[in-house]
Amino acid sequence: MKLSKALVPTLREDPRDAENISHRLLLRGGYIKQIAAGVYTFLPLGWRVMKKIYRIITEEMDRIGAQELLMPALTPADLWEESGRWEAFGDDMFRLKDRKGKDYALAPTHEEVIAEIARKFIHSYKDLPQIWYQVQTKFRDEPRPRGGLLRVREFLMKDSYSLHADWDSLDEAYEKHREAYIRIFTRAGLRFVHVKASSGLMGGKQSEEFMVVSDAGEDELAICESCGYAANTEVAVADVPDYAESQYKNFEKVHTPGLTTVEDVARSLRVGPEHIIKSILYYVNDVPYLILIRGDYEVNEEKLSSLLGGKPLYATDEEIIRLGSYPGFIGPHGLEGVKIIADESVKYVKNAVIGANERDYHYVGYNGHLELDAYYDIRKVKEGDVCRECGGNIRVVNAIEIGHIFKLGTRYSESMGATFLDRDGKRRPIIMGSYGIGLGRIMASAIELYHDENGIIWPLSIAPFHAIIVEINEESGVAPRLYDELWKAGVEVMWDDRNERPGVKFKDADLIGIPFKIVVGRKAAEGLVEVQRRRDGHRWDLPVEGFVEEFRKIMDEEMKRYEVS
RNA sequence: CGGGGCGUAGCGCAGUGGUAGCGCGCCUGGCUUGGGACCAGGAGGUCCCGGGUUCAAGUCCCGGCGCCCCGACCA
Repeated sequence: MKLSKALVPTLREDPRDAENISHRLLLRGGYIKQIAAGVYTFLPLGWRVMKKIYRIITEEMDRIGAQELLMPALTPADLWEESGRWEAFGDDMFRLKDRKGKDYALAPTHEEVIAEIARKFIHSYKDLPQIWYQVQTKFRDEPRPRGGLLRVREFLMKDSYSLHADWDSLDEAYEKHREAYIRIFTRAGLRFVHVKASSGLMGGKQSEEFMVVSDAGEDELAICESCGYAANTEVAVADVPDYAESQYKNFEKVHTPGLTTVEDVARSLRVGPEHIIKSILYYVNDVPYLILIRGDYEVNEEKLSSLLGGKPLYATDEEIIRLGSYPGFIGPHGLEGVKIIADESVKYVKNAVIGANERDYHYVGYNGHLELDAYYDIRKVKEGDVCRECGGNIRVVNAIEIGHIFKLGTRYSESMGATFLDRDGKRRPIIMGSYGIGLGRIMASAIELYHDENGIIWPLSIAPFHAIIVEINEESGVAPRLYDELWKAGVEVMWDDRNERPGVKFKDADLIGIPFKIVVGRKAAEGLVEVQRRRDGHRWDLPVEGFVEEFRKIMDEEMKRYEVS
């Protein structure tokens, strides 16, 4: 690629709408062009990176015996109605009608299509197991796209699906995927962790996420500093580190006019949030539950949902009043007609402050919660909690989800009738797993991880080009010669043949983040060119004679950083 | 969906009711060539859209659209 003729629209200034690093550098480097909110064109450099990522993924998926296929984005509503997700996806699904008025969706994921294929072609346990995968465009009408490629509405995803006759076989495919994902992200040069996760809307038994720790991430991870325990805070568990006892030794009612938040009450009564028991009214399956949790913790609705077997709905002010309490002043003492569910954290508070179920009043010195029969883990882990595995300190960090693996089970095969005949001639639902990787997120994560004030620093394995010839000395005629020879030797090289001053060329080369600069400069007349490594600025002076061989050695050595055995 | 911000040249931005501007980029010529040079000349505008007020609207008012950020939400 000769830069003088290439579509590489680098920008000198930061684009206004780009807040985070990857978004800014992708735009400035001429990698992407926004078309609408959460919808992007991959310009030539951007598409080269995506293809590098694609290739790594297909190589590793093929290695575990997965078969690549390609399913449509355009899918009929009937399929989604069969699984119940035509309703369940709600506004997240892009919907459209054909000329006859028939409903279609642009697929946000492909379990239904897979089940449709499976029920047509899988008949016997002899046909199982199967792993099918594709790299294909997904559509999700996200309520809020953000951060450039981090959350978009149209995106390339590798999704794979495994089909099994028994659970052991599913376990095997799940393990294979975990191994493949570790290899993929390692080869892409990412620093990542894999953590226990929640399966959310997908349903299912077990799931793990692959995460890149980054301030730009939207997910939260609880990580133990000592033993490496790591989990999404949606499912993370940890112990409460401290015991709290307030100065109010006697149980009495106090006037707290207008103080409806933990912070206000704490300040006014001169206690810490840990001395307050928050009471939150939820309805689950139309049954009211009063949730008790220590004031310095938050309720984890995912945990609550699995404990109570339904989606918890926050009570309205009217519902609270109907129970004889008052919003902002609800509490466990004297409240009738609700089931009390206490988080473990309330065990660690004595002489607590609680709502008095009466406008503008709280109780202090409450200890009734210590006599409950049971306590549950329904809180969100927070920084400073105690690791259950090893007693170490828990940290909470942001992270970008780049991959997710699920043991789905039979949810889709049952609802859609994807069955097989087992050895005994009995008809049984196919057991499924599903596994995803977001290619654009790998690209963005790499930039979030690897950049400096001058621009991107691509891992060699996913860089759009291996090297760029920075041609400063044109008379020597060295650049065109090296350009040809390098391509013949399998080096993907750009050639900055523009009539620009050296500073411009260096700045652009750094901005777009090419791993090696090959500088044809003042020493070219003496038969020397300089190689600069972007990652650390290391330099080599190499003779033009035999340059290609020497450079290949340097490059091959660099590529070893991204190999897995 | 709630809150906030922004829409003016390719990009970044200024603009006080009265002739539409600056920097960068772009084009031409000169000069320069190891980290975003310099000089001279030039091109480039639906001031997001619609309506209103006014002698006069980029500017004031009303309505809409788009984009970004925070939150809610989210395989």
